[in-house]
Amino acid sequence: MARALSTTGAQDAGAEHSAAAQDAGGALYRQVAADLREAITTGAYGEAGRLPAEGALAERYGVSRGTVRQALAVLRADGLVTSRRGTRRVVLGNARVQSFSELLSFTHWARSMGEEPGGRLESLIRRPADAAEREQLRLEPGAEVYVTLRLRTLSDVPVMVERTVYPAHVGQLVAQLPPDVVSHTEQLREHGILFTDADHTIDVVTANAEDAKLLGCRRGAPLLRERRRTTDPTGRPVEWSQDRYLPGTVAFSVHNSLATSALSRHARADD
Amino acid sequence: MARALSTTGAQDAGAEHSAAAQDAGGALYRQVAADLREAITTGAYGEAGRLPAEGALAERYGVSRGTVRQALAVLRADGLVTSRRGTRRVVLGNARVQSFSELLSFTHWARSMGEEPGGRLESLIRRPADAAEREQLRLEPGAEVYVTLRLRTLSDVPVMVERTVYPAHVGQLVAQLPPDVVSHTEQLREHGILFTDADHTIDVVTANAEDAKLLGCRRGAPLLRERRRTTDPTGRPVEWSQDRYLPGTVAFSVHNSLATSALSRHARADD
DNA sequence: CAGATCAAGTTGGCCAGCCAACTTTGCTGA
DNA sequence: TCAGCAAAGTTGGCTGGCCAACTTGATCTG
Repeated sequence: MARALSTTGAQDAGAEHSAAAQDAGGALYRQVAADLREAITTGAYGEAGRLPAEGALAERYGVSRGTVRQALAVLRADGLVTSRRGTRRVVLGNARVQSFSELLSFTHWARSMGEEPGGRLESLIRRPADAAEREQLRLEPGAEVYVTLRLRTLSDVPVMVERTVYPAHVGQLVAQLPPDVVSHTEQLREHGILFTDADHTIDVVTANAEDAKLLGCRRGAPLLRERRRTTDPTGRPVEWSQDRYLPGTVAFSVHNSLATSALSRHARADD
Repeated sequence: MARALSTTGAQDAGAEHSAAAQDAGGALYRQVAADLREAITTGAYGEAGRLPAEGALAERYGVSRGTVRQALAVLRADGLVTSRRGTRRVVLGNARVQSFSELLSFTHWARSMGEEPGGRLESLIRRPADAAEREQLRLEPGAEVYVTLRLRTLSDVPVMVERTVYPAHVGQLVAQLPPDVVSHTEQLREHGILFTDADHTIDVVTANAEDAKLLGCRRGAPLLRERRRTTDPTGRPVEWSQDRYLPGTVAFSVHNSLATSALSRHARADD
């Protein structure tokens, strides 16, 4: 992000925070968003400080007001700033949140915390999909799926049991991976399988015999469960996964607002 | 949403679904979004069907392409459709999701499911805020808070224990409410306290003696915990709440994508 | 027949401008 | 002194236009 200006007075706080955000994305609005995010998280505008006006930012970055608004929409969606008519935007929090890849990939998440992720493939089988799996992965009757069971560790400590169902075209690739490969997600990306959208459901379940054995907990012990269905850019489901975490190892965090939201609370009818 | 047109061929699927979406919001793009959402959730475009082109929608609704794009951005954020350059948008799922108010207000959520929400105020005290509370609610040292403890029920069955901390200016209002009022949120809105942004963290905890007594479970039994900090339009915190649900009564659901996301997974350092 | 090429269709991105709605501030006048 | 009002500042919303990047399907070519 190239831009240089006066830097006089509190108004101009975020004037030189282009360090970490040089090539945050090809699109201008992403670069602006990254630069502003950097400024906000480093506290350049203060705890509940006010951002410069859209027009001022447009001039500073040498872009149109529309582009600035696009950038600010990103920050608003992430819960970094408020936004209401008539007054400047206000800094809400200094959250981090890279988020999408962190949520999708255990490996990516672990590394972003500086932990050492591990994974041991317990089993991988191929079999016809049952009704629920066909529903989730949008498969034809008789279609086959690949089912993996993996124990995930942080610094060699068991943390999570992962049961994933892949449709055939993805499962074929997974089956060819070495059993000790840490990140399936990254390997699949290399082979052209992209993850772009995911639906998550979070609740509590009790450990079954298999969970207990792998995680080293009692049978019946509570586990935090995350179920996830992931789709590629074309909208085709590529993964249906159920992760069970030992309590105390993770928490899920989400921001929502009247402006943008995609979170909801369900009754537990389904299973 | 007023618009009437040809209705010939599959292309024109969503041509007459203006029923539930007439006055979805003053803004045009919200009306368009509501109309399209209605069409999608009723299956007018099929399971993985393709939406009409932006230009076609613009003509159909009599608005500019920019407005249509704004509407589609809403649907994309909700995970209803994909969106990539070069090809029509594809229907992802037929999820419901009104979401924000449902997540914020137990009462609103319960009613949207057709259940009868109840609430019993167990205690309400006023005391100086501790360090954590000052941090969360951004209060000055020495500031006072109001703390409520409520047992929440669905059709008279205990479901959740809610512990909420309010800053003084909100707590004063809460303290004046009758102890049997069901929805604090709605009452506060009447008094001009608006909830617009919220940060949620979801994990598992074990029931303490108080939880066990109120919910009728064993001490040490697992509970699904949601912690929530809510702010008003100006960015001022108005509520910090900790809800503990009996397992099997709720699940939290979230959509995220490379395009828009606000969800992340944390290590459990804090408490 | 398979592969490469091309053209049309579609979304992403950016710009410039305009007005409405709302907030804040400062001034005016009782 | 205080209430009311006016003006300036700011974001929300919408339009119209332009080009680039990408996808898809048809066509051409070896």
